[in-house]
Amino acid sequence: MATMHDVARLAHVSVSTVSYVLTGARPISQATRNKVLAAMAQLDYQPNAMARGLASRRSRILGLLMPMDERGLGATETAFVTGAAAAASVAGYHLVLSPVGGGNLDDLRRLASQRMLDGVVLMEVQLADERVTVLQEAGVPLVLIGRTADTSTLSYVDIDFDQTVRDAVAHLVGLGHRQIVYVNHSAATLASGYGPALRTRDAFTSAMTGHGLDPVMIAAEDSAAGGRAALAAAFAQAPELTAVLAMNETAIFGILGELTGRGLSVPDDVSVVSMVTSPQVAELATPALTAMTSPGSALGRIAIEALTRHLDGPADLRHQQLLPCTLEIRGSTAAPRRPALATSGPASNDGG
Amino acid sequence: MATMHDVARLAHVSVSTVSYVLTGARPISQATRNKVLAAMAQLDYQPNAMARGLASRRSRILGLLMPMDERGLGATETAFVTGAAAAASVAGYHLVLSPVGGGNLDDLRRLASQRMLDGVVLMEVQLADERVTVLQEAGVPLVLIGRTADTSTLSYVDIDFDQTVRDAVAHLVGLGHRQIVYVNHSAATLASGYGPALRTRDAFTSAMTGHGLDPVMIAAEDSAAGGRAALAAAFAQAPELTAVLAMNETAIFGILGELTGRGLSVPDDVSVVSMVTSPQVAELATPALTAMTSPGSALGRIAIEALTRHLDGPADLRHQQLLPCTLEIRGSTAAPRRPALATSGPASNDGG
DNA sequence: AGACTTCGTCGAAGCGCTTCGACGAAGCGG
DNA sequence: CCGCTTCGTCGAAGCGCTTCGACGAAGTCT
Repeated sequence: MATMHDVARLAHVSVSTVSYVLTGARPISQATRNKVLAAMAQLDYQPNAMARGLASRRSRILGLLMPMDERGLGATETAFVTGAAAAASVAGYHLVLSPVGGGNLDDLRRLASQRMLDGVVLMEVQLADERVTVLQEAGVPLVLIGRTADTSTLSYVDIDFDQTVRDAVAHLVGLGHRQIVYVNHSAATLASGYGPALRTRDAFTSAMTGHGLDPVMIAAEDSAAGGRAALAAAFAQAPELTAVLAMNETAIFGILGELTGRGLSVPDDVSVVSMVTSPQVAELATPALTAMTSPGSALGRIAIEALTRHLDGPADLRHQQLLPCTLEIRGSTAAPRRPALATSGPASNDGG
Repeated sequence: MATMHDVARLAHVSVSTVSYVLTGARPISQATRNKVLAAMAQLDYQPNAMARGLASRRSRILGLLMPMDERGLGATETAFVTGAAAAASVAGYHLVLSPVGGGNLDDLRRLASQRMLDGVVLMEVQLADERVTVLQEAGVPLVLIGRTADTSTLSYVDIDFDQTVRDAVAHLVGLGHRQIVYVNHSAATLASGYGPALRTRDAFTSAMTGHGLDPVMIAAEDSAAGGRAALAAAFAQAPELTAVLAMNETAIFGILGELTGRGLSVPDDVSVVSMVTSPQVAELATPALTAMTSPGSALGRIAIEALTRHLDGPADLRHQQLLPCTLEIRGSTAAPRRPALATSGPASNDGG
């Protein structure tokens, strides 16, 4: 491994001159610069990241703290990551993901205090999130994906759930649906303070009320079985439902299965809209799901841009931004067979 | 931020003594150790990772190079990551994931040459993989997940595709199936030298031949539509098929949809086995899929253990190991309705 | 009891870089 | 044409740690 010293010797300049060529911190004549560059090329020189970091007190590494659970990562998350990585690269930073699990706050504290990361993007933020406290105490610049309950002091980027739900409901209402059931995440998730679940719940209530309709929400476990149970519960509470809005990528397959099991066809008998869903998952279903596609890549890019602006710029303003999901109409929504009419029982159709 | 120097002063010892307490590189008396530990606690001291790394020439950071494409990560991959992270933590290393995309070999070279990573686990290895060359040239200790064509010099951990396919075929044959079709990844993927696709193809041929059966393989695009097309092709090539073996998590939902569309029920008319599939995905389908579950977590753990052993130990032997997937029987396989009998046309059943 | 080894600690020399102050050489306004 | 700023470069002082050699004090062996 060639060092800067080797380059300097070969180019007949001082070490500091080589450094200035690399960082551009001071002007260097074109002639000298060329000599240095030639020497670097000849020696196949690569600066040592840790030496740079130690001397400059900045690692130029950004961390993306991403809890990895057994559910895997959807296309939304990977789009987020690639968007973030691209933005980091543009700003001259490396992006690394750290699979910090739920429990180990100490690990997190250590990671944050070791000054290895110039800044951090925290994913899957809960309304009350201890990790935020830990990171703030460690003094690490921070951008949240999602929001804590108190949004006053922190930078965040989040999905505009209010707008997203409103758009989804508007689509369904526009098709003529009146009885729309919202299948949310589980009651436990709701109770744990998971922002998206809470915010969509409130947004759904307000959107439906705004249309003069009755908001029925069902909490579903994140599993196919949970989806089936949720659909049963939905029919129990709203026998005349013609549309299901769901934000639960796992349960939705159970919902679909149960619908088929009851002899109901999608979208003729029941329309289904899946929220915060990637095109890839939407296409897995038959028919492909009309969905609110999350702005994964943009979310990642904007989060990193906010972070690097904070790190490089002088003004360290907080950045707070909401991005709505976009409606993508596929095969799972249509006008209801019986628009706004009262019918008899839940499941007794001529099938499809 | 307190430094080691501050700790030394407060504890009335030299800086090197503090270092020895931290690293255990030399014996320190219990009394002195306690003084130092107390000082550290009082100052809330955290060692600076980059300074340690520079002085010791080891970052104690391991990189997991994981291509992130638009398909997202399945539960298999996340299990792999958590298994790897846990093993790294046990060995005293941090694990970070780097979302190195496909194209940027230069990025990879830079990352590897900057000495920021003590070692690297490379995922999604192709039979001919330039990234392996780049990493080897950079002199970074390396463990592959998957194998290159020439396995002689490198360490790797991989799924035992041969065994896995053999077990899957044995399960089906044991149930009485004779006409089994294997739905693989796409022809393009095959052509690109994707190891799992190639190895399962060969393993399927040999397993079927071993049972005296005719191996029919179909290449399917990684999409629901691809799955539907593949099933159509399968029926064209083997009208009497009673079982489908698939290694394509995306296409399998299309296969299932198409089966239903043809009025064929799973598992009564056709049995389906999904290979290298996580329980979570298997449960998404109705009925839940009998699957060969990949040993994700074990794969991750073993890869990291091999890497850290290489880094810490004196002998740097290469480690090569194969792990089979385990059969998990769920609802998508059963004895064929018409065991080994010739029937008329493809799709004309009394439904399910 | 003398010759060795081991224990516990210290001081100093780096690791490979950035950055500060300094300084000669230009460039420039008056 | 003199003082002043800017340009281009150098040398040196760290950044916060690890690690090596040294050395007195104890213990071990014969």
